[in-house]
Amino acid sequence: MAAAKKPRRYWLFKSEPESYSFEDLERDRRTFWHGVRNFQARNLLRDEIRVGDGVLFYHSNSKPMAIVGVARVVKAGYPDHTAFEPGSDYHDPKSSPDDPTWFMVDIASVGPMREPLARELLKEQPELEDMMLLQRGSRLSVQPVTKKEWEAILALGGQRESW
DNA sequence: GCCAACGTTGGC
DNA sequence: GCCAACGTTGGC
Repeated sequence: MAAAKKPRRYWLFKSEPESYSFEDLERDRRTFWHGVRNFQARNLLRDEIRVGDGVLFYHSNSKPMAIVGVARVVKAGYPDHTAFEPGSDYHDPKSSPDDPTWFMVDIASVGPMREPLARELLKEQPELEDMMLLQRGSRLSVQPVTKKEWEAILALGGQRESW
C-alpha cells in the first residue's frame, strides 16, 4: 500500500564555524548533528524532522553571520550517544541509553550558497521579515523555516532544488 | 510551584 | 567586550 508522501519540511541549523562549519560538512559529506541540549530543539530533532527534509546551514558568532549552505536530512531522530560518554563535552549523566534525553539527526551536504547570505542581507528581504532567525532574542539552534522563506533563500543563494 | 540568581547564547 | 533575552537551577 502506498502511503501518502509527507511533504518535505524545512529547517535551519545554527553552528559556530569555529566548532563545526559548512566547509567541515562538505569535507565529511555527512555528519550526526549531536550536542543539542535544549528541549525545544530536542523535540524537533526527535519528533518532527524527517529524512529528506531541507536544512539551511547558518554560521553564528562569526564574520559574516550568514546562511552558507544547504543540507538535507538523511537519518531521522535517534538518541544522541555523546550524552552517554563520560569524557565528552556533551555528557549528560541524566541521559541513558534506556531512557535517552537528547536526540540527533544525520545530515548530508547538498551544496554551498553562491555567496554566504549575510544576516544583514537577509534582514533586507521583505519576505523574510517574520523569519525566526531574524527575530530579536531568537536563540533556538534548530528552528523551522517556512516554504516561502526556504524558496526565497534558495533563490538568493543561487541554489536550485535538485535532490 | 514560584521566582531570584545564575549561566549561556549570540547579535551588536 | 557588552548585554539583552532566554533557559535552567535551586531555595523556599
